[in-house]
Amino acid sequence: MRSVLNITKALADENRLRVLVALQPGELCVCQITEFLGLAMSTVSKHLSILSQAGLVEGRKQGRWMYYRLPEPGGGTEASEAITWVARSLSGNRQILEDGARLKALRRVTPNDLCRKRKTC
Amino acid sequence: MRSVLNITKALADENRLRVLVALQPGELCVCQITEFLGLAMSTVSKHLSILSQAGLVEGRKQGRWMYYRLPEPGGGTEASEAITWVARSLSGNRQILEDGARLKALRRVTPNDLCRKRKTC
DNA sequence: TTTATACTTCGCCAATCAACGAAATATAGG
DNA sequence: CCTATATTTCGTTGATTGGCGAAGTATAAA
Repeated sequence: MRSVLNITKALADENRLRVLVALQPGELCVCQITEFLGLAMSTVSKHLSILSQAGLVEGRKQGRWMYYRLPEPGGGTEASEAITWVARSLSGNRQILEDGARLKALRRVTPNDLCRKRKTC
Repeated sequence: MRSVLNITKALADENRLRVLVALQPGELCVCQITEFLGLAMSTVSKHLSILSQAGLVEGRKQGRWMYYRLPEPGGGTEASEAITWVARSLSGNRQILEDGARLKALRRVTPNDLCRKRKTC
């Protein structure tokens, strides 16, 4: 029950839903996610921690940067099935479509360049 | 986004998850659910309202009693798919198994008898 | 080795939410 | 019609949660 409740609670926030959908095309680093959501980095870190505890994202460190990605799809776990449900349920949503457009631009900038230009990091 | 968030927020409470699984075998009336959860009836009513707003349950009035049930399965809606996920994810859970045993006894008592014996109603 | 950097954790605050009892409501039963 | 009843709504309270800036941490870079 604990793990299912961790998942459902993790999904009960709009920003965290947006992150999950944003990670569909591939991993992002914390500074990109921070830029994407427009929140304080400490807040983003907390959100990612909640998602990670629920098994909805996985993190890896590369150099100075921390990347997060979705778990292996088709894993048959509750978490991966929940993510599939989220992605399908929000596929036509307007906010998510706008997010997608902005993300394309964001993915073209390296974390290094992003951090140089911004006080994000 | 609003409707998906309504669903995920509705699922982010243990008692509401238990109600959804309890309704799998068939509808229950408010007083049965109240007895089942062991909460105040006003609290149960509020929980059911949240579930109803999210499209996760449907209500019907019969005489003095208000019954709630799950929406038609296989409807392909986000709500019905979410319920499927919940039921599958919690199918082996201990609390839910214990719930199931208690529910069998509870379903054998009519709402009328339940209300007579108890201050539930 | 020291300094810089990306990220995490902590502490605080305001908003939201689950629980309860009381009041209100709709309607069944006498 | 009046009374009883099952349920819903309201108001209050304590707990939880999302947001922020500051402090702490791990480690890359100089």
